[in-house]
Amino acid sequence: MLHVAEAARVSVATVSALINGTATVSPELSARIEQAIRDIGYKRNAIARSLKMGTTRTIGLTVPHITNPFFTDVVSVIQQAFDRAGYAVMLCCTDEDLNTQDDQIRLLLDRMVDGLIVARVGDGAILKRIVADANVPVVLMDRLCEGVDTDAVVLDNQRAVFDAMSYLINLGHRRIGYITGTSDISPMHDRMTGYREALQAAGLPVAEELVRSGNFHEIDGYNATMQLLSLHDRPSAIFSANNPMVIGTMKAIRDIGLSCPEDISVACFDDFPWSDVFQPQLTTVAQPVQAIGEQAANLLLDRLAGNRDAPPRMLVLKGRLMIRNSCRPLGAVVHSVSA
Amino acid sequence: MLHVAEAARVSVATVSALINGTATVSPELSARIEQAIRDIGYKRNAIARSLKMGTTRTIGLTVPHITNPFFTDVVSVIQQAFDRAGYAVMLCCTDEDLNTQDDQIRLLLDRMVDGLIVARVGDGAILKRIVADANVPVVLMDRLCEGVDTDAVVLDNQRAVFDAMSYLINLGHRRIGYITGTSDISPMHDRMTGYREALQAAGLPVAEELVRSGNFHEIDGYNATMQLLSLHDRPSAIFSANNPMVIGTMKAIRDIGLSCPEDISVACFDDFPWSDVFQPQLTTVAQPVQAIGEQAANLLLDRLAGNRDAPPRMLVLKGRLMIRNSCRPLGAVVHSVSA
DNA sequence: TTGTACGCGTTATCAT
DNA sequence: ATGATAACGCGTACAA
Repeated sequence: MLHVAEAARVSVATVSALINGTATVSPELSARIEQAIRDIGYKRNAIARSLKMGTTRTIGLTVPHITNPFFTDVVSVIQQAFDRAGYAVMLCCTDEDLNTQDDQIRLLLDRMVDGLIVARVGDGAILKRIVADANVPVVLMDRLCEGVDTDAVVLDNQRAVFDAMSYLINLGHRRIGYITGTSDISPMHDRMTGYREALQAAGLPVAEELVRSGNFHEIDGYNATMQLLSLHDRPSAIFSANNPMVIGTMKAIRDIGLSCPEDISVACFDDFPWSDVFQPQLTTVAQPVQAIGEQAANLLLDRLAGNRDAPPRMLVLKGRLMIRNSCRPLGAVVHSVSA
Repeated sequence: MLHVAEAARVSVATVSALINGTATVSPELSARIEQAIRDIGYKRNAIARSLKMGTTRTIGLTVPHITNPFFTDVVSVIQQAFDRAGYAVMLCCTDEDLNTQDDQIRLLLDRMVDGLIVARVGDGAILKRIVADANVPVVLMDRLCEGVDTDAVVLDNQRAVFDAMSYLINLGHRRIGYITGTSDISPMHDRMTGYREALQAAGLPVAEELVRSGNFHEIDGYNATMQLLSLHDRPSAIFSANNPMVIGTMKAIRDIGLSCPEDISVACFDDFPWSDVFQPQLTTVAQPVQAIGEQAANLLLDRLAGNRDAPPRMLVLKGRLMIRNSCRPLGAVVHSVSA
């Protein structure tokens, strides 16, 4: 900018005034300055500007896994929203690891991000302290965090699973396997509650042997399903509370020589982009990914726009049961090995 | 830092020296400083550091669509690699739009990213100028850019499609529909060449009516497939050169009342994470996403580590034909409506 | 309308 | 070993 000022024979203040429109500059000088800007190929240095202004127009976004289609979609929506608003977004994947998450949030804070959207991982204690120390607005997404009292957008997980389970129960299923995540994050907790309540509401027992947990990955779903299918009195249906794990469930069913939905019904949380093109078409609980992403972005953009003192807002969205053909009425089940 | 220096009754230079280990400071002062750091809760400001050092330890990454599973996976791998190296990554999605891409790259450059990985979009002219002006290392990924002579990692697209087409031809297919992307980016061009050459090598004609183009989205694949299936002498197989578009292909086949592979064979570029769990299991050309991401990251990290003068390096990786059950020998095709 | 001077938080240079 | 100070590039009072 100094070079520009010199080339245009004006002061840097005038150049700045012109660029930011913060004061009116005479046409002659404007022309000279703009010419100089072109000649030099001047580009404003956003880093210097950030240091001076105390704002980076950058936000941080952390999710457990970007390859989980749910997060892929939400990240995409959030990215677009902030792109429109002139913000850059720094993306971090915590891989469900607590230390990684802490490091990444610190990294983002050091870089003076103006705000944070986080789908947290693990215990919230450190996140809580970090958030309290740093003076940036934080929006929690997908997963709440006890003690962190801030904006959040989540799903009514309990209700969503309750509905899905009720659907299975109405189909006649009485022994329904349930695969959950190991870590006690709020969605897993709430979904499990939905599972229990649906069974109880139907007067069915909650058999602990039917509940398995895994670490969110495909292989964990595979192992959990193998255990369920090895049970003496194996379940007639399986509900997976996590999207990647249901792939493992399907593979286990295939490897053990069964087929879905003929031998076993399957439903899961989170929709697939192409759920209705391939067979079986999985019955899923679809989250409103578009709305979740947009609301999270709006919540943060609102704080960024200056609305700092409003009390924390929590948005609870509803899931939608997408009934397809991966679940069969129990009475009509035909074993493929039958003669 | 000034506060820390005051609280510890030393100069800022000493604080800096201690933090960065750039000079030895006496145990007494070290203790005082560390105590002050804890008391104040001091965190180093990465922005100020960047301004001074001229490096942000941040890279920019732009892809057309993060929801395309290919890019999802590659982004994930790249993100992990830079995370390990202590870099943050700013993610941008261009949505196949040229202006968006230019804006985003400028945004990233303004923010002084240390390097750029870009899966480019559209004409390379502006990208070329931007890259030339800015003095940051750039790695091209997936898509080359004429006139931009820089590091790159791409697939041998021509060969990959040639192999896939040869497979279909060996199966007895003679009329093979081909769905490509509209924009003339290098992969689309090379894949089309592979299509043509495979037909020619087999002594088959290249019927222009069998080649349709779309704008990379599902709906475009749907429309293109509808057109292909409306042909008087409709193709017995369809190859989609893009992953999202093949979903449209499958939906069109379903909507028109046909089924795959019984009535029509389908193959496509890019593998799905769960290709082998659902039916039909699509035969695909799988890209080595892990290697692509890692190599792109390594190329850039190498430049970042100081190796600026080495001549541009281009890595060409090989695709792998994943033969599943979505393609049938032509002679054995049985129409599902037959009695 | 335009210019001067200062500060944002760091790091590096050079005295001491 | 430690401290004073300049500089990174920008925005902005304040003065002219």
